[in-house]
Amino acid sequence: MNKLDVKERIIQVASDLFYFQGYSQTGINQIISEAHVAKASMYQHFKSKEDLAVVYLQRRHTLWLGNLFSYIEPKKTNNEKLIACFDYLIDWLEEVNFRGCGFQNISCDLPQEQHKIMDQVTLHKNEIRKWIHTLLKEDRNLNEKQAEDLGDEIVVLLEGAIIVSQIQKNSWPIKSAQKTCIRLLA
Amino acid sequence: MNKLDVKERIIQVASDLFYFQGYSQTGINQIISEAHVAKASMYQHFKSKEDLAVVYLQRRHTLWLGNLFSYIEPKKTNNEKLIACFDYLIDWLEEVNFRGCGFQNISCDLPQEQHKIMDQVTLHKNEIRKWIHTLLKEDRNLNEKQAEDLGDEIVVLLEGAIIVSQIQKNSWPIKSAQKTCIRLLA
Amino acid sequence: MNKLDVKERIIQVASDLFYFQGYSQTGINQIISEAHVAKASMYQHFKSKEDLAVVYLQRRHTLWLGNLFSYIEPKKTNNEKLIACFDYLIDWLEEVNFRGCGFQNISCDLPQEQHKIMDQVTLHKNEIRKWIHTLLKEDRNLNEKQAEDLGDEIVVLLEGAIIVSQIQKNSWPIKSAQKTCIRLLA
Amino acid sequence: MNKLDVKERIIQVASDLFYFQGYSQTGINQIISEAHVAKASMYQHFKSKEDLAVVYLQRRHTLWLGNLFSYIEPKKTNNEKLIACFDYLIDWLEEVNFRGCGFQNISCDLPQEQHKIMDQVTLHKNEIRKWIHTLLKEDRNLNEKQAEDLGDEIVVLLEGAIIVSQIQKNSWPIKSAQKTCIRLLA
DNA sequence: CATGAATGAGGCTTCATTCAT
DNA sequence: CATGAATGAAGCCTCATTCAT
Repeated sequence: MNKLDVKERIIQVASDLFYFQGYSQTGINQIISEAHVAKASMYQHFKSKEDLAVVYLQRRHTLWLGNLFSYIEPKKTNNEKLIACFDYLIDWLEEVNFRGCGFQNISCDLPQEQHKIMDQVTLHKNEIRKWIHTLLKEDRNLNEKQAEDLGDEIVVLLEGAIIVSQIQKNSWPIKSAQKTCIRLLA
Repeated sequence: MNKLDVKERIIQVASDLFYFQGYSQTGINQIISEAHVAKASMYQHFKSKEDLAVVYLQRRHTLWLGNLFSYIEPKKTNNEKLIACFDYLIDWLEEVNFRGCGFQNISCDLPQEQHKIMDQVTLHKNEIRKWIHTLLKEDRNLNEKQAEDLGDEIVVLLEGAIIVSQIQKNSWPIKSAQKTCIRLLA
Repeated sequence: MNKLDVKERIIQVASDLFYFQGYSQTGINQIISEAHVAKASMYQHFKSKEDLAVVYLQRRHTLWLGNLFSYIEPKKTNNEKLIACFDYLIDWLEEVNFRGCGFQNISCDLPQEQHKIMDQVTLHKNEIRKWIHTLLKEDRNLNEKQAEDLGDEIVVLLEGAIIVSQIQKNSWPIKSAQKTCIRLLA
Repeated sequence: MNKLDVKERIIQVASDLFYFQGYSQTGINQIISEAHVAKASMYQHFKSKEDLAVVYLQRRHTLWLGNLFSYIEPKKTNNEKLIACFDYLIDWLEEVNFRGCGFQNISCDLPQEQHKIMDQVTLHKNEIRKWIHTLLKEDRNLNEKQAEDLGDEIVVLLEGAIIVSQIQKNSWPIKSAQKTCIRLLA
């Protein structure tokens, strides 16, 4: 049996299930059973399933951005970094069989108004947006407003690439978006 | 009480709930109660909840495309039509309080492998994609391959606009996508 | 499509299902669907599922006894006829894959106190019993009481043979019972 | 209210209903209502209705054989023991108003291929058969084959006695079978 | 801190029957 | 005489959560 402590086991099992199987589709029972944990032990650590989802999303946020940053770190210019983001998407989504974005997915068919969860989604998406703005603002040829506008266009491209590739179960949408991105940055 | 016949009442109530409340979040009991219909009456007309969802999506497909086509019909050129699609998105999504695309949403957190539902989603998305390709192929300056590639870029823009506006609960992503689209068509 | 009239089609389909699939396990819907008949057409001819079962049992009674009598008819003496009954059981039960006696089966797990059905079962079993008594009474060496007592012993053997062969899905119990019978008649 | 723990209460209520009312005729709702237990409590202890039936049959097997063995224990010879079995049947079946054998009954009209249940029935019947064989093998005058053959004849008598008495709601079939048995053992 | 029994509400589906056409 | 829509009751099962130990 895994020797990680209880809380950690719960988080890891739940994260996997929430992402690959869906939040609504994953029951508490499956989580505790696969984590080899007693039910009340789970409720000791997490007030509710919703709270567990929040932790899942916080972790995912950190890991996912970390992976992205590592991936694009070798690139010299900010433009190259942005364009490489799409290569990262391909790498990632092929590996997870085009399961799509955990944040998009959990927000799509959410039990009514689960604010805590929605807040994490917004946080994640806004941080990415802000980071893209930042990258562009470092470009000497753009003023602040121009940088933000261009960044928003790229944000839409990224999200569109993810959702379309998920539905099509194919990476062409990502390559398509990348092509657009390149033109925008030209 | 609404005097539509039972089957129609079921479809309309279910469609509303599936779209605004979510597929997983909507139970048979709520549907029959709001439609003022007996449970077995529902199962007379629909073999399962999944089958009801299929009918919902088929209806939605027809209505949604119909609305879109009506909206852009006055536009003279194909380029203008494509650009007007984004105006349509704004109109539509503001009216439904940025609830997003029924097809995207239902595909995001679906009980495992509900093929019949996923098939409807793919059908819908592919039809839109094909239509965009068609519009562009009528342009004398593009060969077939160029038209399809450009079309795919616009597809990603449209879907990205929808999902980002849903998460942001705001129409800026649509305007952003439209700006990108205009540049692509220039 | 079968050109038998509606009522006949219903009876034949229901009989097959009631026997091989079980009374409780067979729903009205399956019957009408396999008989290609409308639901209310069925209720035109039969007041209830229970009534349909009664007709099924009446038919079965006639057919089954008819088959038995044909089978043993060539035998010369009454003793030989009785002993041949067990050969008939083997023939019959092997053909129906040891599904057992339709009357025993329907009476075993019957919706509470369905008198009309139970009456048919009793009728069937009593007729067989009376017939066996009659055969034995024609024997010059037995008085009436002796004949009836011996007959009852054979009745038990017959029923035991059927139920045990059904549970064991094998014909050894019938051969066993026959051996006992032969000894009783010696 | 009964102070037995929940699981025990469920088993006892279910056993009573399964036996006297029939397996198919007994719903989960009736069981939990009469056991004063929540539905999910039942499913905590038993994976399904079928599993509950298996436990019911296992209990019944132990209790029933125990009762039989106690009943015949005073008898000196094995032959006397076997003959006393029929007295036991009378005692038992009169007390339960000729409800018959729980194993026979549940196997008669079973939802298609419920293997786990059928397995318990076979187990029970085979154990009785083996025990009868054993008793007879201790008889110095029979070789192994003869003992088994004779035992099988008695098995059929026992089962026949039960099913006929159930249908006739009378104990004459048991007395009849006993008479036959005595002759076989003579 | 960990356990698993117990819960009420609700999940989807099927039952035998009746009714309007 | 035939149809299929409509029904209320009941079917088996699972949910997220709490509580006594």
